[in-house]
Amino acid sequence: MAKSRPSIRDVARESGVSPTTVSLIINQVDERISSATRSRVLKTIDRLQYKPSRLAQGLPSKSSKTLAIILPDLHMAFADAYFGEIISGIYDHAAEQDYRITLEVARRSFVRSKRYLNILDDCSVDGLLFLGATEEHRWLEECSGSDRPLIIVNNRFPQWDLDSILCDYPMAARLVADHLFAQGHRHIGMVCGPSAKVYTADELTNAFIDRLAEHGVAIRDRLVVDGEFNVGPGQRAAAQLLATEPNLTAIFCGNDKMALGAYQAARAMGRHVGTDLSIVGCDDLPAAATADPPMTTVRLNYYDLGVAACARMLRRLGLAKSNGNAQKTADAAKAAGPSDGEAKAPSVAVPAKAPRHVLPPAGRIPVRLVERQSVVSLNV
Amino acid sequence: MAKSRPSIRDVARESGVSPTTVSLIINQVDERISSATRSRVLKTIDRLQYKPSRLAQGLPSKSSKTLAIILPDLHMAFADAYFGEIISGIYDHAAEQDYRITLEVARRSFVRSKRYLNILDDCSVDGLLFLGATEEHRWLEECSGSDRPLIIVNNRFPQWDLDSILCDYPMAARLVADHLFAQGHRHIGMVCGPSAKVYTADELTNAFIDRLAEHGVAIRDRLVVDGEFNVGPGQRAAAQLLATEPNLTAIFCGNDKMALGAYQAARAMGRHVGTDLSIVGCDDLPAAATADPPMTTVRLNYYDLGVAACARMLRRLGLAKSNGNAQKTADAAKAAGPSDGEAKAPSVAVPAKAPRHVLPPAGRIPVRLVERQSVVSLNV
DNA sequence: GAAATCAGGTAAACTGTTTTACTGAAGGAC
DNA sequence: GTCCTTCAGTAAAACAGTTTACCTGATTTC
Repeated sequence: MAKSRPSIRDVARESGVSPTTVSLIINQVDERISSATRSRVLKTIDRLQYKPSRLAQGLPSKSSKTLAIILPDLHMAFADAYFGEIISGIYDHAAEQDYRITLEVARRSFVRSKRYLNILDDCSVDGLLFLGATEEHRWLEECSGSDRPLIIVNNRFPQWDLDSILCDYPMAARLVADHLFAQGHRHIGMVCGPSAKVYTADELTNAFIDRLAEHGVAIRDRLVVDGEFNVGPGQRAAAQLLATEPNLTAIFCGNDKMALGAYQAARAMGRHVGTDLSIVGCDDLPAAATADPPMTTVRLNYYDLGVAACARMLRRLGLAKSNGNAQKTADAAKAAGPSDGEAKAPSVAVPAKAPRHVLPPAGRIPVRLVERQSVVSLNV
Repeated sequence: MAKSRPSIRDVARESGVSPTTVSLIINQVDERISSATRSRVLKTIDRLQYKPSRLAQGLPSKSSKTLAIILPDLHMAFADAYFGEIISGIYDHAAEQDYRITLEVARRSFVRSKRYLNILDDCSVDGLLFLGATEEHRWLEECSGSDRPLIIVNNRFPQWDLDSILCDYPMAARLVADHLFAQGHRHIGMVCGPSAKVYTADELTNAFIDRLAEHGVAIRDRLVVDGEFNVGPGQRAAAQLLATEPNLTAIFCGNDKMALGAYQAARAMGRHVGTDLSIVGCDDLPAAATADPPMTTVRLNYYDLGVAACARMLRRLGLAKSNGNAQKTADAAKAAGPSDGEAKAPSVAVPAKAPRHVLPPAGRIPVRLVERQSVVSLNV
């Protein structure tokens, strides 16, 4: 008869102290515990292999220390490098702060059962991070304006009041516009993402047009064609562009997939990318580096986006909790500061005390231009 | 001052019953509750928007109703179609049984902190599903022979005593062998997965050789070359095969990626796949259908693998719990059977009563040959 | 008519933590 | 010698459910 997991009372009894004392030690609120007692208790914890129950720990605070990642119901959403990178970033940062990650898929049953509300209400989860949200996700409206812990990752909905975090698309557009202009290009087209549907796609398009205008280069309407963020449509968009405007020297594509499509279109029409036609992508997927010729593109750091999204959520949750005890926390930090040279608790996980993360101020993840060989210089 | 979430006691008070009654109704142990009382309580639950706290529910049973998916620490493990499909299957089946999924990555810190044990011990998680396990994951040895709820998905370690679930690789090999033989091929080579490292890769190779031998076709050692499960090495392996054995008419590749490499090798050597050389893959990735020519391959249903793995875990957990009350469960089912025409509980999630899933008996997920255009018929 | 059964329900104990408010003892000031 | 701090720690009440054992009144059974 294997006895079941030890409880905090077992540890207390074996150490000759009260459960309160053990709890204080575990939670590092140990200004009041003598180091003799502390080390005795820690030894017992180690000996009994005691691990505090997450369920019981969460019960008083009503917190499961878990964040949900919501993915759209695309076939094989997991099998996408874009989501993959963001998830990695979220996971890593969450793990560092002793949070766990659960997965949700925004499919019909998810919406019908209002699971996005229920998992918060039933304490399954402390916060929601929504990846790949579009305005077709009408249920977001229900969360608009409320203070539910929800963050939209890499999109924004002007019509709803929701917290979002985005890559710096305007900067991406400016980098590309400046680069193409500096290389001497004056006849430039663009294959854009789904216009009037994805906020960031429009942001990129508008910033690109505006920046070129600042350089005195005008982009007329018919030089911007929708490529729907995908290879096939991107190819058709680029083909149309090259057919109607044969004197185009460069095309900026709103993402790498469409740029790959543009490569195909160019090849089919006898143009040589990197020689007599310049193409710039946006994303820097692995495929961009292995394309022929290697693609000049903008690196959007999706891993960092995930980290930042998670950090922001954790900060929100931290603030929500410390309504009345902000002062106390400050005091505790001050008090714990000098006497900090103590041994750390061994087998019991102790989270880093304060997040201390430097967040990008306006919530924009920085981008940078990656110059490879798909852009020709027309200078001299 | 917004009052916090309602508790079971609030529901009880407002309905004029005891908390016990509410609990019995929520958990469908309601043979003893009159339908008048039941509907009154359900109405109150609806009105108060009551959702039982998962933390509190799990506390007595020490179950979080959560399964962890462990992924190997490959860069971008999430961004892989293989893992993606399995995860989808696991997620769907878990959701159906009201279980949640959390993600873990088997990186250094995961192993060093023995997180694979801790998340079980601290009740974060009820079971572990390990995807992409290799024998480099030495920590698995620690779980060997124990009755910890761990399932290895799509691999097996003869040296350790661990529960695994696998696709039917021997059958896959037989299907390909039979198909190639039936199409008249007698000079056949193979690009295999990492030999002596991945159990299933060897299983496939051996079954393929054995089956061809049954047809009287011998495959000598130098006709089997290791392609390391990847495009580049697969290409080199196929090139070597074609160079040393020019009269080969068909090559079976242990996965689709290597088959794609073989396509490239064939092209580079002036052979035409589907015309004067036959290539068969294994996986049926999306890329197989869009290859040129479309690839004949074996469909390994990774989604179903995920479903089956999850179902098996849930069954194990169910058995573990029902040590003494198997009889009771049977009685309850019998009793609830006739009186089942009642209205269902509305806002409170009620899991399907019995799994009733037909599991593949020996734990092998069925496979099937997908004939496309990369195999030539040499008959007549 | 007494005993047994049953339907419908409840009180109280239990799960394992955190947290608040208190206590006893030792040391210092007067 | 008494009073006031401070130190080190504790008792008990949350937190929100589940579960076991019991109760009451009505119907059956003999």
